[in-house]
Amino acid sequence: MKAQTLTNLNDARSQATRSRLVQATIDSLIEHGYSKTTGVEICRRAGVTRGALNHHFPDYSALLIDALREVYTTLKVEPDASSLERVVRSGYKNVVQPEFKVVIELWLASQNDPAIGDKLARAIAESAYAFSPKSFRRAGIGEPAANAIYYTLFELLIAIGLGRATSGGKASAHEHMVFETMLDLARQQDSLGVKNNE
Amino acid sequence: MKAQTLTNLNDARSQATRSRLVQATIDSLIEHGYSKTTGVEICRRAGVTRGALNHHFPDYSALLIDALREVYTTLKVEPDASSLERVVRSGYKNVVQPEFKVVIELWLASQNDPAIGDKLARAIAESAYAFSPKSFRRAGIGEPAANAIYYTLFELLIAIGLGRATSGGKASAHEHMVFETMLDLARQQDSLGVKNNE
DNA sequence: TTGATTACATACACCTGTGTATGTATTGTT
DNA sequence: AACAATACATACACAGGTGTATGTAATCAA
Repeated sequence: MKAQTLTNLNDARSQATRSRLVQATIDSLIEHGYSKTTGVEICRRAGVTRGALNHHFPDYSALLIDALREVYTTLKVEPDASSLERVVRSGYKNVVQPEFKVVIELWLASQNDPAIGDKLARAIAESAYAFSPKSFRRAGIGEPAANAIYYTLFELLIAIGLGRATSGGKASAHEHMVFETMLDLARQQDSLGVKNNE
Repeated sequence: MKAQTLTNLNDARSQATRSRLVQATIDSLIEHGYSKTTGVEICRRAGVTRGALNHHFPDYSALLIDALREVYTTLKVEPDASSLERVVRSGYKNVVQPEFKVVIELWLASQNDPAIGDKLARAIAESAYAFSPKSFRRAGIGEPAANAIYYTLFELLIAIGLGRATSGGKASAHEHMVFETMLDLARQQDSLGVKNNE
């Protein structure tokens, strides 16, 4: 049984520090990438000492997992997935955020760094489920032909995100053309889905 | 005036060492990523000392540029770009090579590491010209509508390459579906192009 | 109020990578 | 043959990051 204090000051302070460490990790990954996101750098940004980092995250991979989860929470898919076009528009808004770079950096880091690989890979796999076509039944996704279009659009979103991440967050010269093409494909599939339901 | 020796032994040896350093860099980037691709690691793989590395590449960024150029040479676009479908098939063969991971790692590194950023960015921009739609006039690429499809397919190739790089070089469960969709789109555009030429 | 726990900060030893200076053997020049 | 240049290897000093042990102030339970 846990006694409840009125203020619970320590707990609030602890959560705040923890949160700042996670946010500092995200910011560092966005600005400097994985290789320069060190414990020292994270603590400098968070305004705490390495003792605090070690207290909250004795395992370095746990911090990265928390950072990834936090980013996945920020980049949430539109709950209204009533059409593929909506899904595309919502996904686009997500991948053009600077935070999406964290996802890419950690995808690669998980592959490159065996120390964090396994644990991080599991977190990635879990979160990826949110993007499974099963989440988009309402948009007509489910049967093979629609799945193919869905995954294709999904890959395009990732490519746009990578393009942003490798260009300082700025859109490439042709990003807009690609996005319009994606919308065309989505609307095409949407109208097919409607037809099938008639 | 430069005297020509019969054997030119030193020159051959020098080229061989230089080549091994570049190849070691590529291999390390594929296996361990940018953050763990250190001078020490590269020399260990190449079987030389850091003295040799420093002799050939006093500037670290020069080595990375050479590695990137070497990879771009390996991943050469099909010279026969008579149809978009051919371009897609050729591009696919390239991005599923392990070497494509080097491209991605260096794209990100160029963004993250100011020490090498500018110089590497220029090399990236130069090489990217080979993938410009201007290179594919024969496939009907040039006017706006075709360009949009072209860039979209191009982005999809990159996304597939990223998928491979973040999965240990193995294809994802849906990669094939995406590739088939790409072929469909390419053939569709190809037939339009033929129509326009009739 | 006293002891225990939490939430950090501080400090030290260690390791790895880097810059740079210098040594040296082979090759090329005259 | 003597000198110079190339192509490395060796060695040292230094910087930055990490693991870990210990110190300490605030909070909490009794």
